[in-house]
Amino acid sequence: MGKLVSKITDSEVEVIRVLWKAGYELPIVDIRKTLEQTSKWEASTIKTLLRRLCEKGVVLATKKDVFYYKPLVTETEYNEYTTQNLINRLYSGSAKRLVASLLGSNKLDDNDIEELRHLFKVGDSDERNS
Amino acid sequence: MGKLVSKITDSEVEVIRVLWKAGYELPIVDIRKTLEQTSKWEASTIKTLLRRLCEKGVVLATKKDVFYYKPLVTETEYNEYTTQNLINRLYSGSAKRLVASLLGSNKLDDNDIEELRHLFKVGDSDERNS
DNA sequence: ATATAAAGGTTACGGTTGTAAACTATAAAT
DNA sequence: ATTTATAGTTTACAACCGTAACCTTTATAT
Repeated sequence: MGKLVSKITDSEVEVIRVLWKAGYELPIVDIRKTLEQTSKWEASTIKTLLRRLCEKGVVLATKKDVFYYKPLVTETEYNEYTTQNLINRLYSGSAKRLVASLLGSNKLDDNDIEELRHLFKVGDSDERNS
Repeated sequence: MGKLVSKITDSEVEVIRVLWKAGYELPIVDIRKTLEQTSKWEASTIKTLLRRLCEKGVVLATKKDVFYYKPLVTETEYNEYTTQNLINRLYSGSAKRLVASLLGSNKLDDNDIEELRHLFKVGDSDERNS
């Protein structure tokens, strides 16, 4: 994946997101139906975006009577890649700094913090010493 | 700020970053000297990027013998805005989810977690009860 | 005085992105 | 049979981005 993921544009993400949500490959008609509830795109626009996603190697079109489209990158992969990218660009590659910044700007309220504290314990190999 | 911040492109950020680091307004010669150590841009490229930053309203050029360039958006504002943007797009607007995801993908090691735990206590109005 | 360099302004140019029309082939509906 | 709708393919086109040249004016060095 690597570089490729980063090149998915905003419009393209909206399209591949439909595929991610579905969880299985979809024909264009389903993609259209889903998108027409959240966007005002013409059918041709959706077709263009799907084509570009395929060209970028992040979606695969398989012909069976009609084409079925399947993502080759998972939503998690995309999210983690994009997030890491932000961390590198804005926080010198340090996820810790990002979290510290979220605290500093009050993006995490007391409830969030309480819940995260628990999460911090769960994954911590050192938990029995605390 | 708002929308404007989001429109700063990658190349433009490299330029405004010089201004942020300096902490005071700079003439183009200083910007050039700084950038020529980290980029291979021609002087004209830097001029174009500065012009676009001014057009976007995030940098102000003040004439005094020669132009001095000053950022109208702070680095922190830019970082927070960009981060919030990512949180909205990928984590349904929940900073907590972002942090949880960082934990899940092991972007935070034991040391990070230990330090963050302390930070979590400091800002917590509930600290005396723990 | 003259060449050199830099500042400021204008223009350029290929690539990407957002958005879509146009055309062709085919299937479905009347 | 003819209209209608959809899939698939090709082409378009303006805005934006990365990168830069070119031109004019002015200051500096020789």
